[in-house]
Amino acid sequence: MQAKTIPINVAQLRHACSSCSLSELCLPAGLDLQEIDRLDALVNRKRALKRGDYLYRAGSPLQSLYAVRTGFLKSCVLHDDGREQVAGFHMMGELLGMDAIGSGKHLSDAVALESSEVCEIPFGELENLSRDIPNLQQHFHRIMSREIARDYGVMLLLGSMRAEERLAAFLLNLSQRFAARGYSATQFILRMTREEIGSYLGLKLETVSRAFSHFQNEGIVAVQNKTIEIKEPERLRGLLGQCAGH
Amino acid sequence: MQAKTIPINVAQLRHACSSCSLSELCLPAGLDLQEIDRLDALVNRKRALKRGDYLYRAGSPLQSLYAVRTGFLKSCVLHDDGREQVAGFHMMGELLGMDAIGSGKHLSDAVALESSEVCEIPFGELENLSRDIPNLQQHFHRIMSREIARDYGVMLLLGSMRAEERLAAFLLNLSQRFAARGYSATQFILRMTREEIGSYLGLKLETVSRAFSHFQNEGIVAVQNKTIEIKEPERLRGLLGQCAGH
DNA sequence: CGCTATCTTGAGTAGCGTCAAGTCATGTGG
DNA sequence: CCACATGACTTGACGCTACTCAAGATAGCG
Repeated sequence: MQAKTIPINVAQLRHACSSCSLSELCLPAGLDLQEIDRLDALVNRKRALKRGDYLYRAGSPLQSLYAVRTGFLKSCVLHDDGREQVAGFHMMGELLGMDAIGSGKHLSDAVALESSEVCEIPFGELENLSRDIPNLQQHFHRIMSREIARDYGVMLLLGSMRAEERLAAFLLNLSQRFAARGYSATQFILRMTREEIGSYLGLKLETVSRAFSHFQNEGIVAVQNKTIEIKEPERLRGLLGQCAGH
Repeated sequence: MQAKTIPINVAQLRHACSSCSLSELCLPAGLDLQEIDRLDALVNRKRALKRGDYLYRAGSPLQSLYAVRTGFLKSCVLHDDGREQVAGFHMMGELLGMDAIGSGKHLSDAVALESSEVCEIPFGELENLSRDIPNLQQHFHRIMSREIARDYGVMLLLGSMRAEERLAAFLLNLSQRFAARGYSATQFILRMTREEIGSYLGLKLETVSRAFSHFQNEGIVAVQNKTIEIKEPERLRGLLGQCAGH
């Protein structure tokens, strides 16, 4: 952290991957110092986003992938008719934009849910570099594959879970991801609205709200607006895989 | 079904990618002849599967990716509690197993829905070769990305469509994939049961059956068991994005 | 301090799931 | 070739979950 009160400057936002606390979770995982330096050279700028800013929009051409440094984003898929669905929420260390590689155009919108900072990684150069650095290549493949695996989990959720089960799975997933980043697994702030949660879970916002209230009444979770405290993780976990008649 | 009664012989099943009619859709797309030969050398055997055979199971270690040569397969994700959900149906030219790269273990079962033939591509060697052949690397990335994009589409379907809309989207998707392979876009045979369709679409088999009957009564589709004829593709397309209150 | 977006809660309803009965297709053994 | 068994599909009646519509509470923001 730079001391002093120098006005915010893009150059200031420049941090090397090598000094980034997320390198374990992010693209550089498993690289040696020299390799990280070469990756660093690619990451040509860090973009700062305010709440509501678009990182990219559906239809725009793929230039770069983005790694979340700080903050929280959502990606939304759009129907022809205007309906939209949240396809994922993204927190620090996660990579965005991989859905665009196949067609060369983004298929989703990516929107900041709070002030966020992302590292921009030009995709073509990443491909080139990954040919030189097998560890990078392998890790990139693992990241893409994990996105596929995550999607399979969401399909399972949307296809076979009850409303409260979906919300329980959602909270446990967030909890786990916060814990992996060194934050509390039991207390956190939701950066998205009930409607966005509902969209992600295939539910209406009223249903999400009712499920929260129910968890609260049961003493499983303390909900105060966007602040969540998981009181009884075990009972929350117990909700998974029990409803939904077989 | 093999003619005569010659015992099945792996060598017999060997076909070069270069002579394969699927090379446009499959991994070799965009490679020159010399590059295809090098890819060919990787594909160490073609596996023949009967209906019901597992290509791989959830939990088994990733050895290879598989390209469907002929036939039809499904992949299923399994819940802890035994519930299972069909995550996708796979036809010729499509690549299976990419969900396993992240963890090194398959997260889904892959099962043949009819007699099928797949090409086995050892994943480690594919990674090595793709470092040497930029076209192969890029195409592999595109294939993985398209799987992510497909999954986003399924999420949209499961999260925001009504029952009949889901089935319409499903039929149109199949139609398009058959057409891309030179088959009829309007007449085809479903290789999966109503229950498997329902599992994929997040519906019960009765609901699928009722939706088929409704389409039939409307004259949109002629259904006879597993044989489907799309009579009025336009009306089927018209079903998308109109129900489901906003 | 008031405006607006967000959230909660209630009442009524529709759509899909559940249960159940019956039909049809496929395959097997006598 | 037929009788039978089995699995797959269709259809109906009923119930429950989550959606819809609506009113009111709360929080965030200028």
